[in-house]
Amino acid sequence: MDAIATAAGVGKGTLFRAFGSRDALLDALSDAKFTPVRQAVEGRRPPLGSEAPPRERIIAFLDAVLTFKLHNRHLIRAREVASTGTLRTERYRWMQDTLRNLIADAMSGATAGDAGYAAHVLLAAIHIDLVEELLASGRTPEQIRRSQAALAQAVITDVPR
Amino acid sequence: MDAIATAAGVGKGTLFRAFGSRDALLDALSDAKFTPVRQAVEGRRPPLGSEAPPRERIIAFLDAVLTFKLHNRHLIRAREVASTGTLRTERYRWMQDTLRNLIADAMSGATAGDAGYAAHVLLAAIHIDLVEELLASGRTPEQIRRSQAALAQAVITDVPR
DNA sequence: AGCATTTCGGACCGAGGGTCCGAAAATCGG
DNA sequence: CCGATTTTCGGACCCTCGGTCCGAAATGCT
Repeated sequence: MDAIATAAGVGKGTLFRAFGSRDALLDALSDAKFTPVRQAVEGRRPPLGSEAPPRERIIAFLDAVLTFKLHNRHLIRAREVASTGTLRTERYRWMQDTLRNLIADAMSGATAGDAGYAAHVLLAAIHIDLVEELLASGRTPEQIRRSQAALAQAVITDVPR
Repeated sequence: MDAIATAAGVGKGTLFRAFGSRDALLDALSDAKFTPVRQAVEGRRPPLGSEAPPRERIIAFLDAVLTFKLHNRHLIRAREVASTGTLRTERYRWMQDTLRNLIADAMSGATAGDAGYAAHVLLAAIHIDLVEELLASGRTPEQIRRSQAALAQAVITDVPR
């Protein structure tokens, strides 16, 4: 934080007044980069928008989030070493909500299992730690994206109870 | 660490000489509680041992790990706020290896996808953060165990590529 | 200009993990 | 049994880092 303040040509107090805490600063940076995804989901344009069929939206959504993480992994990694757990973030809540709704939509109500659980699991599968581990083990970003898509297919085909 | 040393009636230096670091101490404690699982897997007695069919071993293994985490969540949570990522732990390696082999065994070689990936995903699904979130959202430990088992079934039925 | 109010910034603080060196204890030699 | 030497112990100390605080500078108001 000292270094950031100095680099910004500003005092540390100003930095903390503006962002509140280290975690909040990181979240702000991260959220700024994430807005395109949010907007795409809130719009209507396929494959992320509301005019695409739910199944495709799920796959597209997870792929978008994964791609976002691949492109910003240092930032996300830094945020992860945090006091407040990542799952209590506004962004995580939003992602989990979005995904849960999409999954619920994709299933006919009767056969639907616990869509909320499925959403959590699919997000866990693109946890930054895991993504970095997969990269470290030699998998390419494209391989990871394919595996993730296949997993999503499998999970939404048979949503766990 | 100060408090632990004091409580143990010993100096902080002694504590660090014995364990090396905070993380190592937590790992040692954690590993001690984990040994029963390790031994059960390395033995022959079903449902965890080598005499049970692979599919059942997978389910039993994940359930054992999940149960372990449910019983030791404070310890594991403490370890998680760590410098060294959890996925680089000896224990994680062992779990992932074990699971990968079991999954590979359970599939006929031809239809097998990326067993290593599937193993990672199934372990991610019982990440302590997620488990605690599920508890916080009102799910009971038993519900979580059932969901997890159902997920494992779904994933090993159709291992992602 | 003179005063009030807001904003700024860097010195300072407290927590916590990790180190270090003098002291105590165990081991050895005669 | 008593020094001498080596090993082990313990807590004072150090350093980093997130976060706070207050005097000073800037801004606004009359």
